[in-house]
Amino acid sequence: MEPLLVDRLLLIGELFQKDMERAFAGTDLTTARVHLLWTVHHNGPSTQQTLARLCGVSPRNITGLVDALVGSEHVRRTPHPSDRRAVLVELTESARDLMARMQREHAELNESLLRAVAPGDRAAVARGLAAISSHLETLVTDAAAAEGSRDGGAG
Amino acid sequence: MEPLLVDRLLLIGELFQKDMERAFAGTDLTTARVHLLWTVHHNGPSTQQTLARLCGVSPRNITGLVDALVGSEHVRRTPHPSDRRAVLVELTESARDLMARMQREHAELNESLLRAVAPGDRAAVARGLAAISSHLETLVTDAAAAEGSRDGGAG
DNA sequence: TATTGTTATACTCTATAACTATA
DNA sequence: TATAGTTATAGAGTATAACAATA
Repeated sequence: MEPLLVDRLLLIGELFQKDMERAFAGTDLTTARVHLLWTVHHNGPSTQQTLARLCGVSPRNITGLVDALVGSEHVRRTPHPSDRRAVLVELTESARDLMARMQREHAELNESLLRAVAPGDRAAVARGLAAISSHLETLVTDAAAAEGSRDGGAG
Repeated sequence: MEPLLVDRLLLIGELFQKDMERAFAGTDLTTARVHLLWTVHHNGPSTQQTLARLCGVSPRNITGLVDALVGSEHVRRTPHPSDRRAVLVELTESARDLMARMQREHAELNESLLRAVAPGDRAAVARGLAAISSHLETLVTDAAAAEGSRDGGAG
């Protein structure tokens, strides 16, 4: 029997995760730390509060991740120019190189996956995944809102 | 600009993950524990060694997960009929109900995602995802093998 | 009074290594 | 000698709450 669509997608997610872990095994980097680096790479020097929002984790957690990345010389904390409470987290030169390389490999992976799909199916796959992710986003948002209203009051 | 295919897939993976966490927030269950329950649900009563292999984690880790699931009355440890060193981990009645419900919801989610895709695109999406997951599996396996040979010797 | 980041504390997932009981 | 599971130990990710410095 054909696997369900949803099982294919779950498997693909696991494979991405596994590949990421393998790629950084034996280094100071972990999935969470790379996620933070990637976020700084795409948003430029940011305060830890901003990074907490962008990464979807607590500010306290960002402190720990940044501590580790300072230790491994992937980021620096620099003073915020106008707010003495805050710091800006920025990539070091070597981390900038690393992120540039990662972005290149990311694009290559995309090409490689695209080539694996039959040419005649590519447009449909792109449309289908767009529809699926947008539908999923709605489902997750609605479920969260339903829980919120149950917690908050007028259920 | 259109997001890359690979970014769509990563987003979908994150949404699944987030939905899972939300669904079990406020209960004793976590992603790792549900994964174990799901594995027992699909493989029947199993030894911890078997579960370690199926879940891809260390036997020690299974001990901890099973401890927690015994505490929350989702599983029982029962003696292995022929090997006194081993135990069989089996679901309690309530966990069986829970897994049956999860399986139903899983199928419903699949239907719902399928309905989100234009009817004319569905076959192409199914083919495309099959191709992508199989291609990814090859990539991950090859990368792991390359690392293995680097570690092991005749690179 | 609100915000930024940190210290304090705690829980979960994960791993390896040493050990016990059994095979 | 090998295998199943546990104890011991450790590190990483995560969270909340209390606190300092600053806004």
